[in-house]
Amino acid sequence: MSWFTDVILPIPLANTFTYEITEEQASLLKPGFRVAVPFGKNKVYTGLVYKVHQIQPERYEAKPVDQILDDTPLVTGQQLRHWEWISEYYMCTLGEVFRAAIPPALLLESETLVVRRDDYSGNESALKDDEWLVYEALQHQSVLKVQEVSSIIDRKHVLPVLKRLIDKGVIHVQEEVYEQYKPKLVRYIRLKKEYEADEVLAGLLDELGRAPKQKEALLHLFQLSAGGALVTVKKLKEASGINSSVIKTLIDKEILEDYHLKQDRIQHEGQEEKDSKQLNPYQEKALVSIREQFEEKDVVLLHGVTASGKTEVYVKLIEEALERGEQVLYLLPEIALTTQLISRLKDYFGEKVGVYHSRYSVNERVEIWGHILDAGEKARVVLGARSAMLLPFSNLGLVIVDEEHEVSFKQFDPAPRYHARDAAIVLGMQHGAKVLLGSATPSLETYYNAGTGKYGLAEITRRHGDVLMPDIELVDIKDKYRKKRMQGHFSDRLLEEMQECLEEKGQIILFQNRRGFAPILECNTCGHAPQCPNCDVSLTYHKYKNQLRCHYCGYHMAMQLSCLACGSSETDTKGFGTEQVEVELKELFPDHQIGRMDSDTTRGKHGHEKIITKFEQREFDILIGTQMVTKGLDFANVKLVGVLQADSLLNYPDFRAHERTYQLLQQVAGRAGRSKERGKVIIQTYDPLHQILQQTSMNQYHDMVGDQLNERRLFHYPPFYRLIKIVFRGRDYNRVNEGSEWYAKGLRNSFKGTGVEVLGPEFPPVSRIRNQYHKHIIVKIPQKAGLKQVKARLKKIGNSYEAIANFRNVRIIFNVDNY
DNA sequence: AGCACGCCGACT
DNA sequence: GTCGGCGTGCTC
Repeated sequence: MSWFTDVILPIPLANTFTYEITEEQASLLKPGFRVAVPFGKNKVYTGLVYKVHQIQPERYEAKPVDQILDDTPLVTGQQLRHWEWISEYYMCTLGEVFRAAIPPALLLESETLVVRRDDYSGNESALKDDEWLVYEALQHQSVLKVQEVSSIIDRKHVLPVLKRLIDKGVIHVQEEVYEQYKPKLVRYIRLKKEYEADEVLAGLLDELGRAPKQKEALLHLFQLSAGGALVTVKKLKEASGINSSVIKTLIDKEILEDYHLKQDRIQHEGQEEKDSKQLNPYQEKALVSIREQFEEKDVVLLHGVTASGKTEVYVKLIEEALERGEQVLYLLPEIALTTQLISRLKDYFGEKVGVYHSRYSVNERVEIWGHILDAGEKARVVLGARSAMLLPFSNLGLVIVDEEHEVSFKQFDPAPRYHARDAAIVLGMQHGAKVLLGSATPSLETYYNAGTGKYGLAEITRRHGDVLMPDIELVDIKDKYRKKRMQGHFSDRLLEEMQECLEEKGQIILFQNRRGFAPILECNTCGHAPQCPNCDVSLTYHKYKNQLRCHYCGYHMAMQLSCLACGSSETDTKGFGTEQVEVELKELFPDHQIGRMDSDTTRGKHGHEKIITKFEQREFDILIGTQMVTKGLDFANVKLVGVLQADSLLNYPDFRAHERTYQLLQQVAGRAGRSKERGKVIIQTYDPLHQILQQTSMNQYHDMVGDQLNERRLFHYPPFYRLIKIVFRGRDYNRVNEGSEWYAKGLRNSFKGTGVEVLGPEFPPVSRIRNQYHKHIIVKIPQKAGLKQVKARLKKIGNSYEAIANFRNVRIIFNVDNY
């Protein structure tokens, strides 16, 4: 009987693929091993063993596995179960989950190498020009990459040439797979064994009397290695001031020897672990309540107002989990994952803390993966953005999802389109772990679940140190404009408060949810506004680069001084972004330092942190920014927060615009007055009587939730209905239309009488992005309809859809819980 | 997703 | 005539 293995490949194909293995391999391989397998004509992929079995495939000949890449499983059985849930729930393939979960350095891909054959004895004149070029190049270099060949003969399609060369016996090709992860090695130095005995050593030192430098080096080495400490070459050099050649001589004389040890790239800066802080009575009460509710419930929501000290409560719970020997997962939205928080947790838990997010290098991520898989002391507590919940936990006891309401927990573009909070809850269930969701402004879904008793609920209603909630004032800018009390985009009220705050040496945060200078550049004569050629949006004017840029595809062109349509030189901007606010600020407050934080100024690995640090060190008095300023910034000295225009948030075409506006405004407001003094918040708006703004200003979270839930119930939105968005995407406008119409029709027929509603197809606000047209269908699913059956039907109709040749170039994408 | 195969327009 | 354009189909 032969053996086979089913392998998951990191590509969006629904099936696993079956390969033949030897009996020996079969005894070694278990689910979770990586294997290198040939796929297609000449490609090698990293696959993941899913099953080992003896069922011979009938319809095809299974290829053999090229290579086994691990000697223990890289992925646990628990993980595979979780992946299965993700792929089923979010309607994607296991391969897509695999690709998202594994650090890229562990996903090797093959590269075709062109190798010279030394036994070629044919006639050089039998080669054509391009063939000869390759032959010639191989005389200097025995191996070429396909890409190199391409540039040598200066054409795209290299394979025909290579094929001829193979036929003629000049070359052969070879698929090379290489490990990308290289452990970081550090060079250490020690005395050779022979010299360890005291007498021998004394003799040696005598002998070296004539080489004082060498003697000195040895003496320093003894000092450093006292008590059995290992000594790196670097340390020795620093301590003794001796250069490499002296050390090399000692090694050559075989007195010293060097050796290498693997070292973690992520080092914890020494320091002892601190005790966690004493909790205040409110925190204590919440902690007790959470503990109690965990007795009965797996998920508890901690609703604590901004700056109420939720983190301290988390720390206590983490401590308890660690004492039980469990692993802890602490999820945060990417932008809230600041150095401030990381170092705070490292103070408590030392090197038990591992951090995992996309800004870390691939090698660093591999190391964290390894630590968690080992389930040792290191990385017991994993602090990370959404992808951290895909790590190989084996003994998870506690999951914390902080800022639970954050939309960035939902992955949007490449599949798997999972919601990290929801997937983490499932992960917790699978591990029998407890899940704590934390937020100052919980999402309606979560709050609803807490209300119905599905989740537990604990609350902290006081800010830490009994600081008052900030005083929020709404300013009617429609009125201010009419009365000519605006300077640029600043009302007199905001300016007064800013002046006062600056005089008291306080810092200010300003929020405008749009980057660039102005989103629209419009001609005063003909009304023409420059559009992106690839997307259905107007170009945003960026002053500092003097460019017009598209925020969807990155297209940019030089700023136009005259209208592209009519040539008129009178153009005007509409709307405003952070850049314009910055310019105005510099005029209004020439004596103060102003910082800007948006995705234009935070490029690069530490761009974000640099700005935060500067603000923290008071290099800026005023910080203007987009959403970024709303999260994770914790500065005692901020006394005033200004929102330049709240209306753009409210008018966003999404059923959650109101909820999100409330959350966002509360979050920014929470930046103000984190120390003893009460903070002040000014919100400028055209519509100060708007319900949501009123509720924001009066801190009426419960009222907001009540109102919004009523609307959701009335209009069939979550948490009462589930949503699945189906996106049709393609280059051909007509086919996108036809395809989506066809599909919608199929759906409506299929769901007749089930209560499932099919909306659309409709064009989204931006209907063309990167020259691809988009159309959406929203499926609203009532509780009684059964999500699984609905998905099965969506897939079934999807399959028929894909069988229609006409719709081939219109991709169909499912997005489950697209909010 | 890649990538080869295959059939049509523009040029060394 | 060839090169490269993209539509089509398959990958264990």
